[in-house]
Amino acid sequence: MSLRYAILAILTAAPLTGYETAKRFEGSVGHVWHAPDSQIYPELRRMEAESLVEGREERWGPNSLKTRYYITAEGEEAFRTWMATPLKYAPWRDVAHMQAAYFEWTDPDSVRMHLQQHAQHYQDQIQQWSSQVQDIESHEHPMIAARLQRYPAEQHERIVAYKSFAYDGLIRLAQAEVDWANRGLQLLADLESEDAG
Amino acid sequence: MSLRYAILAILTAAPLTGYETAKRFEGSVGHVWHAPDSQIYPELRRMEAESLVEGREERWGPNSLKTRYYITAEGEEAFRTWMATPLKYAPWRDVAHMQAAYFEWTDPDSVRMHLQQHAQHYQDQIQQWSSQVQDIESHEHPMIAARLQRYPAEQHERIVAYKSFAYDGLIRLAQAEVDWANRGLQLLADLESEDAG
DNA sequence: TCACGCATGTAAATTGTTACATGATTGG
DNA sequence: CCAATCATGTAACAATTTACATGCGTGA
Repeated sequence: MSLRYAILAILTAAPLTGYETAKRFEGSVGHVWHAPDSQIYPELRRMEAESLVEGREERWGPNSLKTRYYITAEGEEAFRTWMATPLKYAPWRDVAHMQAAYFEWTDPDSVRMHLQQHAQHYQDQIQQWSSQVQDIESHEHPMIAARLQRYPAEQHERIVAYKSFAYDGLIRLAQAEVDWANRGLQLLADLESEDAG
Repeated sequence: MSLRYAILAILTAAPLTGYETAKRFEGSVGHVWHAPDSQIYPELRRMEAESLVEGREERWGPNSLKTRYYITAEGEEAFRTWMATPLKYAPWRDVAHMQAAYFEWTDPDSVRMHLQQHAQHYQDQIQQWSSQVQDIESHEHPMIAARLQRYPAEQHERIVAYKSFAYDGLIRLAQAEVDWANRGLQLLADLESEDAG
C-alpha cells in the first residue's frame, strides 16, 4: 500500500503524468522508494477509480493525448490520515546480514568479495543521498522548488528541514553499513593471519 | 528465493520438522529473516521435489507421523553456490524515512509519536539482537551448540565470529535508527520553540 | 529521417501476507 | 480431561518483479 502514498506524496508537490511519475521513482523519490512503471500506471488508474487523484487529458503534439494526474481533496485527506497513522514495522529481512552469519560456508576470497561489494554499494548510496541533501538544502531540487512555491515562506524552513532530516538518516544508515563491511574485512584479515601463524 | 537459502542455512546445523523450522523463523533466525509457517511447509515440499532436502517420516505418538527434513548433498552444494554468488541489492524501500520526508503534512504531536515509536521499535530490536549475540558467544544458543558439534574445534572460533559479526552489524544499524529518531525529536523541539519565540 | 525521449500499457510469474482450518500428543 | 504445544496444511489476496509490447513527438 505504500506505493499509493508515495505517489500521493509527490503529487502534493505538482500534478504529473504517469511517465513523469515513473521518472520520479527512478530519480529523486526513487532513492527512498522504488517502483517500476509497470506498477505505476495501473496504480494511478486504481487511484483515480477511488477518486484520490483526477486524471485530466492534455494535448500532446498534434494527434496525441496524455493524462496528467492531480491529487484531489480526498487524496490529500487520505494522505494526511496515513501520515498520522502509526507505521506497522514489518518483520526484519536482510539477506546481506543473513548471508554474513554463514560466511564459514564459503572461502575467504568470496567473503572479501561480498564485503567489498557491500561497502561499495552503500558508498554509492551515500553519494546519491548526499547530493539529494545538497539539492534540497539549496532549494535546487526541482520537486522542492515546486513544492515551496505552494507554501508561505515561513513554512519553507520546516519543509526543507524534514526532508534533509530524512535523507540524513539514510546516509548514516548507509555509513553504518560501510563501517560494518570494513570491520568484516578486518575480521577476515585477523582470521587469515591466525590460520597462517 | 532467499527463503529457500534461509531454510538450507538452518538445516545445515540440524535436521528439522516443518514445525521446528517455522519456530526457528519466529525465534533465532527470525531475527534476521522472517517467514510465516504458511510459506515454510510448501517451500519444504518444493525443496524436497528438487532434492535439496529429504523428508524422512518419523513416528509421533502411537498413531501419527511427522516429517523431518535433512539437507542433501545437492542442497549443501546449492547453498554453497549461493554463498559464493554476489548479492543483487534490491532498490531501496523505506517507509519510515519516506514518511519522515513529508512530516510537514502532519502535526507535531503526530511527528513525535512516529519518532518515539521508531526509537522504541529499534531499541527492542537491539535488545533481541544483543541477547542473540550473548547466546552465540557463550555457545548457549541451541542452534549454535548443534552446529559446533558438527565441526572440529579449530573451526569454532570462525563460525562464532561470523555470527557475532552479522548480529553486531544489525545492532549498529538499529542504533543508527534510534539516534536518528532522537535527532528528529530534537529537531521537532527546535522548530516548536521557534514557532513559540 | 533517425535516434532519443515521452507516453502507456499487458502478461506472467514470483513472493509474501492474512486468514482460515484441523487434529494429534503431551504434561499437568 | 483439558490446555498448551506439536503438526500440517489450504485459500484468497496483495504486492512486486520481469519481460514484453507499441507508437508518437521532437530536435538534430
